[in-house]
Amino acid sequence: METRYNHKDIEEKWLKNWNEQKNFKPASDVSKSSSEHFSIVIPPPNVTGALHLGHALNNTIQDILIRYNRKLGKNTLWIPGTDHAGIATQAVVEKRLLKDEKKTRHDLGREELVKRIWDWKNEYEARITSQLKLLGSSCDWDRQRFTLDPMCAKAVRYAFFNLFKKGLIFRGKRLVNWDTHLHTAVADDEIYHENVKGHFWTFKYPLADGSGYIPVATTRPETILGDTAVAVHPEDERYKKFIGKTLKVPFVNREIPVIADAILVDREFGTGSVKVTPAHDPNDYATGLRHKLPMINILNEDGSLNENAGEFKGLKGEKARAAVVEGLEKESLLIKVEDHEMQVGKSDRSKTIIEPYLSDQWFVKMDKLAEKAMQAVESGEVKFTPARYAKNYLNWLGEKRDWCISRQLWWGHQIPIWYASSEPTHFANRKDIHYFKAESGDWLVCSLEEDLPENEKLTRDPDVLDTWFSSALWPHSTMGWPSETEDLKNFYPTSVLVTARDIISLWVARMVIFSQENMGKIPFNNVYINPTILDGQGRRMSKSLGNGVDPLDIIEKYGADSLRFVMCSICTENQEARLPVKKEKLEDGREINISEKFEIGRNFGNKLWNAARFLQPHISGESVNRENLSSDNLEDKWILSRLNTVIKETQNAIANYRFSEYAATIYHFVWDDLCSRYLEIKKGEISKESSSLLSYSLYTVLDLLHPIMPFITEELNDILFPNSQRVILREFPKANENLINAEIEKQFEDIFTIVEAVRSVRGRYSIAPSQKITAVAKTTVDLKSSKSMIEDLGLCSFELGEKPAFSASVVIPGGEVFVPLEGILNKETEIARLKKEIEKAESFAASIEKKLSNENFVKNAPVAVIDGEKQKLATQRDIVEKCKVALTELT
RNA sequence: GGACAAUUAGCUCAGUUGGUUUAGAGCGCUGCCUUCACACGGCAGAGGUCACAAGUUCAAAUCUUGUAUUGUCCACCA
Repeated sequence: METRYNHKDIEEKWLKNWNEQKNFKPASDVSKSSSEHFSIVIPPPNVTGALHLGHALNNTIQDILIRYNRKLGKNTLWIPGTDHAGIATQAVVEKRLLKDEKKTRHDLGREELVKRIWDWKNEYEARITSQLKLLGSSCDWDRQRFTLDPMCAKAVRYAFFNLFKKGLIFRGKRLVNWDTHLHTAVADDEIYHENVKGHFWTFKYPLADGSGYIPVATTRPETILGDTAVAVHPEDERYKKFIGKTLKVPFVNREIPVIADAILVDREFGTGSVKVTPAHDPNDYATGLRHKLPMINILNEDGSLNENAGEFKGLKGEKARAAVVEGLEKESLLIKVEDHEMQVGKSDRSKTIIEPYLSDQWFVKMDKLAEKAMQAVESGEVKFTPARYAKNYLNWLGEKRDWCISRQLWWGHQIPIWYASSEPTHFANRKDIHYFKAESGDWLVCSLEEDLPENEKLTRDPDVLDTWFSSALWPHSTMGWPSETEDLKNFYPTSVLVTARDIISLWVARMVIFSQENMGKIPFNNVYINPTILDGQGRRMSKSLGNGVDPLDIIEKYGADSLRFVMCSICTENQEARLPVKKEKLEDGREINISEKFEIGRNFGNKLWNAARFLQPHISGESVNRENLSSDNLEDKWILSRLNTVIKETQNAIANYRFSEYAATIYHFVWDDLCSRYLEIKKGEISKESSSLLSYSLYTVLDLLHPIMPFITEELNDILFPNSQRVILREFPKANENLINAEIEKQFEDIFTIVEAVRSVRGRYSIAPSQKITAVAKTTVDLKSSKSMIEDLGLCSFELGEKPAFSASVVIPGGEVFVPLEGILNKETEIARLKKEIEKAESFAASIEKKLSNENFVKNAPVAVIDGEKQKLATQRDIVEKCKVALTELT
């Protein structure tokens, strides 16, 4: 074995091996197994780009759960896949098209553009898959899905058809967030808000009879052209008299009423009067509905003003605004202009300003569906970890907003709806076709499977569905729904969903809804929300900030196991994980981002590697003895107690999704207990018995650690225990409670304090390890067979006895340790140290005395606590006493 | 504006139901050691009034309230 663990070849070797042995496939595929199932569907990464560190974290956690449950003997399935990510993917491809070829999608046409996006998808899906594999993800790659593949497409058609038939999908004119650049509606959550410095224009709204005006203020003067009312507060003395009167809209000369509306109008704000543009503002839209106002659309799809804008037709954005302001000025209607800071919504995808826009869209009616999905969480059927995220889910669903599912895009599932101008009676007897007459007079025809032929009577809706529509079906569409498949029988519902908190509403909630609707069951019992990874300054990692860390760089530099170990370690309740990012120049000239955090994982792997390397010659060829583990040696009983405690703690941690605790428990056991203590004790003379316990401990550690660090554990197992079953499949250790013994652990710790006392003297005087020293202890602790252990670890010759002359002393519980240092002992050093020790112990003792002299404490506190305090006090007094004696001897 | 969180050593973070912790780990720092598994290592050590204020309690890093700062999600003002 090499002195350092070299991950590169080893990772490749085991990926190949596991794959060849079909270890990632569920047991039921390989043999007839009827054991309990454990299944996960991957949150499908978007094919927009390669995976980042957040994905690495998300998938590490999933793989840990999968590998752990596989080792528990469950019939385990992890379904991988990717998401077409509608707008996002089309946007990146269109952007590249414009950059490379100076073409827009209209130059290419729908068919050609979609073909280009498929090419992009194929490239990135391959990259994503390769990244997941290199991470060690034990997915069943034969079941890989894509949200646009035929299996998922069928599920989408069935889901849509069913909802349509039930009347839960409807088409309507709604105010949507319109992306004027991409010419599509976007969801509320695809918008971000930016503070911009704008203006607040106050102008005169003239009465139709010419008898005066109402002053109205606005940040968007161009929308005057679409006004259909002006609202005032019903109890506003200034404007009460105008209610019911008629105003004339400047430029277009339309007559509109003055209405009273206490919801829209805040008397204190601005002029206390509000112009109402129902077609271009959400609040105004609501007002329009309340007052049955006409809704006049003044925009074209590209955001330019349309024919309803009269003389301003064709103008767009800032130009339109400037022209309208100029017009107001010309007609002497402008009163004043103020600076005004406001927020504008921008599209995530195109980064352009979103216009509220009235258009025909498809919606899912949410009220009843949301209600049921809320119940699933309220009843505890679906459990969130950490629990507080349930609130997030419930709040959002509680709004029960109808979900706009149509997108004016080309990349996605085209809506299976055809418009007919007259009743399509020839479909009347078809079970797979459902139609009805819409408010608009059109007949809406939905076809379950077949794409209907288009002609002059029948045209297909060109829109596609919101990406989240197909994502919402993911847990059952990937298993073959609506067909009654074996997978659905064997693996549905899934066991846990591991995802990020920012898509709880977008995705998690909708999966629950659609699963309840389609399957009549919840999609998963548990939702684990994994932390968000931030850089050292607490910012999200992103391309534009240049602070993103590529998981492949980390895998190359530190190894997949190191990456995984650190990912596991940062999964705490905190839910935010900062990784200080550092630039590094590689030999080939590439500059990459890394984080020194990953050294922890690499160093840990190396530590384990070397422990195994040391042990290897002693145990080669022997099989592990897992029976007859009893021993009379204190240290042997101790390591068995520790090992079994760790098994218990590990299982506990995983069961409660406490991943950082899981990693820390094993790290501490391997490094401190196994290597620094047990191995150091045993290394002097490795007998048959001790090597068997050592190898047993290591063997068990490989199992415990395998879910986090699969590669190195499998490799070490192959080296040390070539005749055993591979770690990936063999049974996870079970704790033997009989071997857990707190008394033994305490005894061992007591003896170890003697070792540490000797070492601290050595440290205090900087005595090189090569220089032999003697240690003498006066103690009540039973030392029995531990003399040689103290001598080995303390690098001293050790005996019991009274204090020799010229010795440094250390007080330990129940005694004192002396190290004679004639010629080396420095009085000042000793005196200073003793004084410090006394001071510390005295102040501690004082605080305990204070506590114990408090009547209420003695009266109310449990006996055990009081006894504990008394014990502590006695210890501190003992320290003071002994140190004082030592001090007098020195002075 | 609403909701949810965070604030503990120079840095990144643990600390599960208040009492075995006048607070732990890793990195960094100081001293000693290339000792026959590991310098990606060993041993010893320095370093914190647990953001601030009030309260509850015999007892608070831990519970309550308030303040400050930071972050996330949701909703948004003509």
